[in-house]
Amino acid sequence: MPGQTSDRSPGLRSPTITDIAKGASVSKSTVSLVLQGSPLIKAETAARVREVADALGYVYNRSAADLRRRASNMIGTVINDLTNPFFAELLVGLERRLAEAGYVTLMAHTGEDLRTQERVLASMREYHAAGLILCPAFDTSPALLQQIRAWQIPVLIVVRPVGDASFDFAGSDNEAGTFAATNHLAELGHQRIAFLGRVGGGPVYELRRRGFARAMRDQGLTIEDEWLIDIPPTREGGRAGIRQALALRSRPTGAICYNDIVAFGALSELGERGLRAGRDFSVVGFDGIADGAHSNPPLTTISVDPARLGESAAQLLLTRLRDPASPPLRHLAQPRLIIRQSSGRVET
Amino acid sequence: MPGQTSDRSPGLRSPTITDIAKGASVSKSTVSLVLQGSPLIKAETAARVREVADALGYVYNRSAADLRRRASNMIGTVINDLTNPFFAELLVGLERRLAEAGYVTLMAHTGEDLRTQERVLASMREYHAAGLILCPAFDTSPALLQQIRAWQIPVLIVVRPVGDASFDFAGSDNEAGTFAATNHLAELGHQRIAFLGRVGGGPVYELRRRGFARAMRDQGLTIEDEWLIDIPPTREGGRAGIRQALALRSRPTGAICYNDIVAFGALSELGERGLRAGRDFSVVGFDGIADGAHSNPPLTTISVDPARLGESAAQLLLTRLRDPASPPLRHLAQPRLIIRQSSGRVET
DNA sequence: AAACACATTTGGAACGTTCCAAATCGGCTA
DNA sequence: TAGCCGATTTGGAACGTTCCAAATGTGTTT
Repeated sequence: MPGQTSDRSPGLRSPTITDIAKGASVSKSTVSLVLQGSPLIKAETAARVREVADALGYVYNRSAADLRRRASNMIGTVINDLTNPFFAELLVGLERRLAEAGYVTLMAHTGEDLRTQERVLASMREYHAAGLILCPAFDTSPALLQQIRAWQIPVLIVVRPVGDASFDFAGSDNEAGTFAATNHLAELGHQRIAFLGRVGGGPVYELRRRGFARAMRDQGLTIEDEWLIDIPPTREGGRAGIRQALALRSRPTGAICYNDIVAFGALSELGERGLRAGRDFSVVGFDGIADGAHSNPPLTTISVDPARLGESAAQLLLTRLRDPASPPLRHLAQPRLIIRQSSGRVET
Repeated sequence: MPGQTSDRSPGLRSPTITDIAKGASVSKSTVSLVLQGSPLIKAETAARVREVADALGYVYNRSAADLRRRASNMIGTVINDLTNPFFAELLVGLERRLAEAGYVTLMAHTGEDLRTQERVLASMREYHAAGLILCPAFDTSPALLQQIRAWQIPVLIVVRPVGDASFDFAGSDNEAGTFAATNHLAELGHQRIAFLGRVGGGPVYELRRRGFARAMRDQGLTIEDEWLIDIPPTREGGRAGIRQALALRSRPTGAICYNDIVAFGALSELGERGLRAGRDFSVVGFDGIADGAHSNPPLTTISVDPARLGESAAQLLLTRLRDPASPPLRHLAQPRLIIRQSSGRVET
């Protein structure tokens, strides 16, 4: 077989810097410096070393390096729910930025399970992760974060605030988001607007509900209790929410949804009842996931641009790694109203 | 602060097995064995060692262990497109099964970029990944796989076959899938059926198209060339596909879509034109992603149950790790037709 | 009492890096 | 010539595990 550089026979020990050192007649210290791109080594020597390394088919051994350096280039990333495209897109952004910066992503999925979350965090600690990015599972206790803090490993909380403000955090301005969404519907003439989400569903729910309430008040509209519809934040929840909304005595003409997947459920249920969102009933989502541009009908939503939020979040952690002692960092993405066809002027 | 087991002052070296050994007055070999759960050590001794370990706040150091063992518990997982929920759900299944088996997932996203793919694979090699799971980027060359094989790291190809049959592979029976989908439409009375996908879009496209063609033939139906509609396998592609389909002289009454997101695009476009999928035009997807149950209308699709496929795939790699020399493993998930509202009897 | 089997424990040499302190090498200056 | 300086290079002790070979302890059998 021609053209093969280095097919060493299978059982053989793979080459180490010591082998390179021998081959290039330098010390292993020199080789190490070359591999780290140190300017101390003469260019000529460096070139020779690199040549030998290539010829031997050398592979850098990070376990060894990490052991000695007492550090790694791995970032542990814990995601609560990858089946929600919002988090999938967020993860894409996170990973992209981390990779650019030379870090590698140790990913774990909790499926909102607290036990699993504890387990994977502990595991990432064993692997000596340089930092952690945590999209906390629902109901994560602040105590867990205190514990992680004791680990002395930088952690960034994403999306769902947990614990006090002493942790680095990246998320979006939830209240401003639903505030804008509600104003949008009000401006289209809607006066009876429902809010679909899990009542008591944590701080994110609370903020989004508050933005809704504030906008209603500002618009001089009242909120009937029954418009705060209590459903799980899922597609099924969205369907149930619409069913409930349409059955109300004081029937709303539109709904702000806790997030996009709830909104998708809502669109589905409306369709099933022969109603067209945007004409017969208005629906606004929250998140700005890609599917929203091509749902039926395309979804009016509050976009936080999840991939970009992921990148910003990763950047925040990178900054923290560079300066472990600086005061808590915080990034609140300003969400943007994207008007599509699922919202429309109310029929008069 | 009461209740804190071990808040050693920040600068201090974290404890090692040697420290535990001292504390429990045994040798570090003993400690090592205890931590590995070896049955060689007397239960009583083991308990004492574990106690001391806890008291010291000991954390297992995997870099050190991996260095010595010349192996790791990390599985490198490379995903081409996480923004497609199919792959996100697949990843969930993969990670779940790997975690159960005590492995940790080193995740990288390529966004279908070949350069990125090469880079992340090389990086995973440096990290001494015990195995690799690859959802290859579009147009991945078999040469890359040969190269990985030379690395002596077990690799499992997922979803898109690349290279010869000598690699472990997990995917689904694409031809059987579209065969069933097409029969379904035919049984509903459809005679003119379009196929929406990227012509020349690799082996998966080829197989799905073939299943479609075979079913049409079996049903005694002919396929007009113009029904093979060439679009990118995206939501936008699905919209474009429907636009093209509806403009044809010999206008189809239904379409088999390359995958679910194409189908979603199709639903969106139909809606925008005031057509109701399932009544005015039938749409069938492929993949069985969760959204399909709550799209508007809910999507008839060929489900491969992506999360389960992920679990099976991970299991395949685990089997391979246990027996590196066994002949190539292969898993073809049998897809299942799920009939929902997006397909219906053709209007006569 | 010696010899043996078995259960338990241990010393210490790896694993492949990094990085400090020190050595070496060429000029150059005094 | 001796001394010095900056640029390069090097020896070797870590880093925290694992695991082999050997040692020790405890009965049991001869």
